Amino acid sequence: MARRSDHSREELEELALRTARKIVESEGAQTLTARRLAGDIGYTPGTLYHLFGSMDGVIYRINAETLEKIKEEIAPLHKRKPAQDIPADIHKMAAAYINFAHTHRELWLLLFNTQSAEQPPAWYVEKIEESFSPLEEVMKPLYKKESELKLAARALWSAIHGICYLEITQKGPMRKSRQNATEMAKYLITSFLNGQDRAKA
Amino acid sequence: MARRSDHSREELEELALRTARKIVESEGAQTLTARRLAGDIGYTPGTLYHLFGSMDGVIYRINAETLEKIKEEIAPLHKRKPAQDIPADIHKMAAAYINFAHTHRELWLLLFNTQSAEQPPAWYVEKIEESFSPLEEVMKPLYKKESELKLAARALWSAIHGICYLEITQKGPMRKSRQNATEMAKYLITSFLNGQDRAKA
DNA sequence: CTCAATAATTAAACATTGTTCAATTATTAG
DNA sequence: CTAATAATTGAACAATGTTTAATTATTGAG
Repeated sequence: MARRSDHSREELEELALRTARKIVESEGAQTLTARRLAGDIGYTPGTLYHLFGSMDGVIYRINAETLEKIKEEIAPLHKRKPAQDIPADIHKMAAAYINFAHTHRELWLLLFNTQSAEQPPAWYVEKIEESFSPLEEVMKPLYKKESELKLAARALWSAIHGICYLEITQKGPMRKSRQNATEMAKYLITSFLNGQDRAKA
Repeated sequence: MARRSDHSREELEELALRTARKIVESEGAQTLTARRLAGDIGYTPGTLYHLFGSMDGVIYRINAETLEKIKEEIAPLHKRKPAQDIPADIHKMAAAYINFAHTHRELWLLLFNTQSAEQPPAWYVEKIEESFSPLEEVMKPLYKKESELKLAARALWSAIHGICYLEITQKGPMRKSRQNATEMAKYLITSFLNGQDRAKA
């Protein structure tokens, strides 16, 4: 029997999540099972249920970390100085997002390509909202009305995400290299921003 | 024992697929299991494996039908006469797509929100490609180069899909009514097309 | 018509899965 | 030291997709 004094509850949770992330990264989401994860940390499935309530609970925690990582990669691409090249920043963010999806393919798939029986907990929905904020921040100077900013930022980000998703899952009509998603995003963003300017002029 | 002479192989496949579709539509993808489907058509799981090879095989067949339906709803929205209002047609198509996703929610989720162990068969990949063709058709007059047409059409369609996907799965930052996805798509398309015109001028 | 060959269908079994829970073991408090 | 408490386990459940040998139905040849 694993001794409780080996780790505090927090340490044990961290150990479990770290190990779970490793399993997903190296062997894909399918291999993340209760018995496998429990075995890898030297405990039994019951302990995971004690800590996380369910396997979906584990997955939501991993996904929250992934959302955090994505945000961390994207947020710093916007230098706060005024008079910046906003389109350039947006292009950078989109490229970074697509790049993240490719370099952390399995984690990204766990985030967007799995279905859970449980409703997402409130703190998780919050995390999702936050992950969209960097783009909104960058685009802020382009809009007078808060409502239009929100609409524009979310539409654009969803669009970039859609391009990325269909490429990675192969559920869309693009079977070639990663060049395509980045290229498509670039094209979309350029046209979109052009159109925005024009509507304002 | 179900008697083979009750249906020809084709009839039996059709019966199975029709029943499977009904199960998904009314109770969601989770309830489409081998035993359930077999029971509903008066056979046993083994027969399904005889017909479709695997449960993924069944799902690919249903999804192919769904892709067909989507195409049928979208394709006729483009009247072939010249001097048409192309942007209007694109808006109609996007709205129809999002509407389909809502009115056939479960089938649409089966198509885009499930993960299969098997690689999609060639005929299925073909179906995916085809489903994108109507938009490409409409946008054709806007581009001289075939390559740019393909890039633009796929980027735009993926974008619309992304907006739709994040709304329906609630994996993006939109928790309100269906109005949002349609509204976002409208906004995106308008800006995108504006930007395209401008780049050409 | 008979009966062997063939094809479809079934029943039962397997290996996995997530999950629950009473029993067991370790830790803490008094 | 002992009683209360908390963590951990092991075993069990129900359900899943899938395989396969045995069974049943159909067909075709003599």
